[in-house]
Amino acid sequence: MRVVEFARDLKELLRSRGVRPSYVRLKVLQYLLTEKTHPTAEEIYRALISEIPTLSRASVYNALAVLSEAGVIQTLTIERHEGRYDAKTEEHGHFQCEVCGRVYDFAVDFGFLRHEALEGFLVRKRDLYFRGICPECRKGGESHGKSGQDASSW
Amino acid sequence: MRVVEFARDLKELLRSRGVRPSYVRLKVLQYLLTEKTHPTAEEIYRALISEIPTLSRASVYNALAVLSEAGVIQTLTIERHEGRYDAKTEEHGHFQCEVCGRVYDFAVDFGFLRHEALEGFLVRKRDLYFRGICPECRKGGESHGKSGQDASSW
DNA sequence: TCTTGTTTTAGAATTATTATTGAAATGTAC
DNA sequence: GTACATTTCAATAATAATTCTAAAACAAGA
Repeated sequence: MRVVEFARDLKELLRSRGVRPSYVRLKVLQYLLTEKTHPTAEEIYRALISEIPTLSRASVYNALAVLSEAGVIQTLTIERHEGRYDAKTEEHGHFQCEVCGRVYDFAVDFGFLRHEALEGFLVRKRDLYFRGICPECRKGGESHGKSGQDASSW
Repeated sequence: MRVVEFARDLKELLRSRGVRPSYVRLKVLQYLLTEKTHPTAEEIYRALISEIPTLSRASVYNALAVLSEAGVIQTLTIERHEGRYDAKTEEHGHFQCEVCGRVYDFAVDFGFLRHEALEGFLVRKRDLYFRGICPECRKGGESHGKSGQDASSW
């Protein structure tokens, strides 16, 4: 029953944002909400194709574009060659591990950030992308330990 | 004469970083240093093809990859579908105008940024990307004035 | 139900980027 | 200086993500 209610809530969420809650859109959004891994369009497609055998890649891209435009999800440009998507809309930072490629969220307080240089600019979106090595990969292969500082030292 | 000296300095710069100063690499670096607009690979190619008629896109990509790996330039992932390049290596923020596409630099003090959540992570690179509308485009077409806040209010 | 507009599909097309490969340049040993 | 080995270059070909197109399926309102 809880799944059904969850789905109904998502429908309402979409409707409230002026987005028609089509099947594909709901499924894509649901996947993004349950998987916290910031999947790529391809990953979403692969995950949903078993459940929606007629699904096409273009539908996934369409759904992502519509959801993103409506502000229901956000598009990460943390990687140059592929987009990643995030259902969390509050402001937070993203860290991508250069070894395993995983993208982690982290809380960040933009309040202290100074950028007086931007007077006159209308700022709509602020993205903070960090890159480096995640704790797991640091443990696994210390051979990767080139130069660099620990985050905690900053 | 000053141009010649400039070129000689760039040669030295590259050599000091262990990069052989080939003609294409020098020209690409020089272009990035004089044009502050964070051009794409395509823009660099178009700009240099008149001067180097034999130039190929791949050469530009190769040069950019080598320069980037050597830390002489940095690669921006501010756009999903194409990379942009920056000869400035000090830490600073980037603002992309959603109307004209231009990318502006802005000074930023990361010192105040809080991100305790990243303990255990090895942070190698920090990118701050803002998006919105630049002063010029705000003047030009006020029709684009949807919702959003002024940067100075943050 | 019929109409009208929207969404999905499948595959072709496009675009940025990377891999490959032969040629040229450079380095090294004699 | 010459012969050989190695590195680097740059052009073509290939790849992979994304978008486009046209047709079919669907949904909502009259």
